[in-house]
Amino acid sequence: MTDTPVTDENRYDFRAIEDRWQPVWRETQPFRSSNEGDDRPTKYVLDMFPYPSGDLHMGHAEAYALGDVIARYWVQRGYNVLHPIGWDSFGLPAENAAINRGLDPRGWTEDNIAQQRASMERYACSFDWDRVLATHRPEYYQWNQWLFTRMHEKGLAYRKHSNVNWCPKDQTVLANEQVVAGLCERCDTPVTKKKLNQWYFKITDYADRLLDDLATLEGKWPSKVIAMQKNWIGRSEGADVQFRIEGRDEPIDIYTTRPDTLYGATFMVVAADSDLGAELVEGADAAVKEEFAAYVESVRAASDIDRLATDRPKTGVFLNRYAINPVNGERLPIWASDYVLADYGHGAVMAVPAHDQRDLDFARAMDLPVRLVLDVRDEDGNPVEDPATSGIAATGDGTLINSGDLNGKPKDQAIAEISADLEAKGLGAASRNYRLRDWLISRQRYWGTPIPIVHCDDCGEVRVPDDQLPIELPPAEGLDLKPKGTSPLGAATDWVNTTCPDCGKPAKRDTDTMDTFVDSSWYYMRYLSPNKTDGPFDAEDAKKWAPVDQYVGGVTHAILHLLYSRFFTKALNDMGFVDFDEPFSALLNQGMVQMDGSAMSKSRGNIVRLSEQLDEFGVDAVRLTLVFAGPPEDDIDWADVSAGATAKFLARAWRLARDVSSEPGVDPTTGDAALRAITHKTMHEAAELTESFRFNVVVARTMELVNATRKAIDSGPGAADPAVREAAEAVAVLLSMFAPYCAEDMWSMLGHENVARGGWIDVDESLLVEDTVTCVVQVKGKVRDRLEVPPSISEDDLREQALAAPGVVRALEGADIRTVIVRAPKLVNIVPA
RNA sequence: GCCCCCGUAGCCCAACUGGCAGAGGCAGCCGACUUAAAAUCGGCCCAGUGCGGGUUCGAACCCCGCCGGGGGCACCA
Repeated sequence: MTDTPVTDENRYDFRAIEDRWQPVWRETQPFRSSNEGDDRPTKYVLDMFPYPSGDLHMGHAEAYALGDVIARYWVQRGYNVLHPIGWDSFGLPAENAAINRGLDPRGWTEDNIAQQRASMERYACSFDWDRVLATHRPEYYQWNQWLFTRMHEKGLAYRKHSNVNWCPKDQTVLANEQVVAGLCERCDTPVTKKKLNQWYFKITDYADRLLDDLATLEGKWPSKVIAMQKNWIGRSEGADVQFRIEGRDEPIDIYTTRPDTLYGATFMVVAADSDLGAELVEGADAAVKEEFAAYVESVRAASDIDRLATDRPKTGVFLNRYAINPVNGERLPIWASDYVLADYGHGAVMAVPAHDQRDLDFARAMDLPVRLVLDVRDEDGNPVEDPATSGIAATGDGTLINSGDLNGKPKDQAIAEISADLEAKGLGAASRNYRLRDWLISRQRYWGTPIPIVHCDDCGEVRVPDDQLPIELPPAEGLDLKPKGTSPLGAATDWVNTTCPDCGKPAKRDTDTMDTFVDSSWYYMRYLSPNKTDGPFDAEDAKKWAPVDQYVGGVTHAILHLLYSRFFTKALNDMGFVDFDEPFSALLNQGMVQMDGSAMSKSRGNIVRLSEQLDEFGVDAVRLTLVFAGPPEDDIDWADVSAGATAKFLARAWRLARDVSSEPGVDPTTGDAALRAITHKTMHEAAELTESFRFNVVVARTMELVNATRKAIDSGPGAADPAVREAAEAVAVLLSMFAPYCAEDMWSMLGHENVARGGWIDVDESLLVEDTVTCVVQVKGKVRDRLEVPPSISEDDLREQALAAPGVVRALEGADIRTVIVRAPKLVNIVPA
């Protein structure tokens, strides 16, 4: 105990190292990006900004470790890298904390931000701290309001009365995207419908571009995310067809993807909760009206969960009205049902029970006729059983029957002909529909960006002029923030009552606030000009940095945030504010951090606390463990990896720098050639691997280099060899991407300053060329011999040597040779006759 | 129901995208150093790539069919 006291100089002590470098970095700010007087090429690396909820957790740790590898790599490669951070700080948790604990949401939010920032600094995130933003601050949300008014001018922001998703617990509306399996995304309460006047962004105007431009992201975004966005937009190609309605002047349109089945329509169905349904029932007798009213009531009361049950029996009401089939003049009874959606297509369908499962289910429930108009065959070529008896709709391909002039024609041809025919007669037209709906952005909550609109009795909806922005949130003090279905801002009388910007008469402010996804849809642009006071961002800055070269974040935002950002960017492009129309050129999704096979959660009791891991193993070991665990997009099970083992590796690497005994600046070319070859090969490979996100492999290569260097010191050329210094410096440079504290300490021991800007070790190409390579010689695909050959060997020479190789001769046993496949210099395969 | 991704040593993962299945690590075992332990250093063990076919001189990789796991959409006409 008393002998050989260990000192900081010869033992790797991560706590001492963290304490040593944190204040230095705070001073030197090695990752401040420069806007002027810097001719390095630029890279914009962006991490999804966090919500300021308490402290950082393991998920943050992984995301920021990965973003850091990329940002630090490009700095090492000599780029001027912009790697900013901020806070997505509006939203319900702050407001709920305010309600439940009586805290001011501003104070709660700012405290959390301060805590997270301190943790990020300890975690050695390579952020540019001069560009921090937080969306709840007026300097930021002023520009939300400014952008909203631009959207409003272009007709992209509008208000409409409609059935919206309503969370009874949060007492607020939800966007479609925030309803997950019929439950509120945030609190898992079953979502109901409510008819309200709400603000929307017209994202559907961009549906085609949002879908088609995904092609430009192919290979640069995860294919999974691209697929999810395609699914979500849900474009469908079909036709609108006009049906006359008896007793109604105007015909109505229906949307169908199967105009070929027009002759098979036996009834029509309108959405029960649609305006059309209400109108059609007007002329009916009292009994029908009453039945309809009761039905609509029951539909409204049903939650989305009930509606989503796929095996739910079909229900509906006959409206006692008839439509006329345009192709054959048949009278089709009109029904109202909830299986037809009011807000898709035209809220009405022609029902072809023989060829559509939903229509068939309805027809069987209501005893309506079923008419086959397509001869559909099964695998054996036999006609399928009549859907009326089998209960299974014939949805396959076939040739037309019972369809007048179209009889005998194949499905695709029939679709084309009937579409052209309807179009010629003015009864129809090709049409597209989308699953995507307009984005509902208004919220009846306090903690968000006030909508910059004034409602005036005379002038109507009036935009607040730019010079009156921001419309700041009134103080929360004295307001009842409890959710009650209308915005708490309504109670801030002094705030609400204002004058009309147009006519000067008394008027009222809009009391809704914006969905926080508005805040995050353009924040990546604000980082470029965080202090600009006369616009959201500067055109010159945008030209210099945007769009984002590399975005890093969780797949949880695959649809919502990324779709909205893409929409905003395209709108900004159309308005001439930016010259690109995709915000994120490349995207990396990190996986989740789990524990014992499942996501960490309070209820499972399997939460791994980041702060405890950092205390026990150190920042570097935790970061390195997360990066080394596997490919970035894979989930990590913390139980499968060992931060302790990683810490040991770091100690091993650190000792290399400690042991180097040559002077800084010594000429490496005089050093051990074998070690140099390993060093340069490692640097060469590490660059390629890093750029293709295979960070775990980079770590493995670094481990190999460390092992080789150790061996060189202990049982090779020794600690004074210049190649050993070169190798140790390479290790420090590589580790600066993953384990910045350890790397900086090594760098310092090696007599240098600021490893983050230490630069990549220039790869000497001549060291990558090996003197000889091992050529595998196969006979019929089995390895029979190996040859040491020069890499430049010719095919003929190699063939000759291979055929003479003892193992080959033995295997051939004098047999004739059919072919010899030569892949110089690595492989020869001899195929006997 | 439709669409997408993934199955390689006991475990986490590599394999230049068709060319020797193993780079790195965990765990395990053995040894060196030590009075002993820790730390450190060295060594060893371990799969024929989920299963069945096919293409090919050659398949973990390409194709077809299963099995298992994960994910997205889903009454969208």
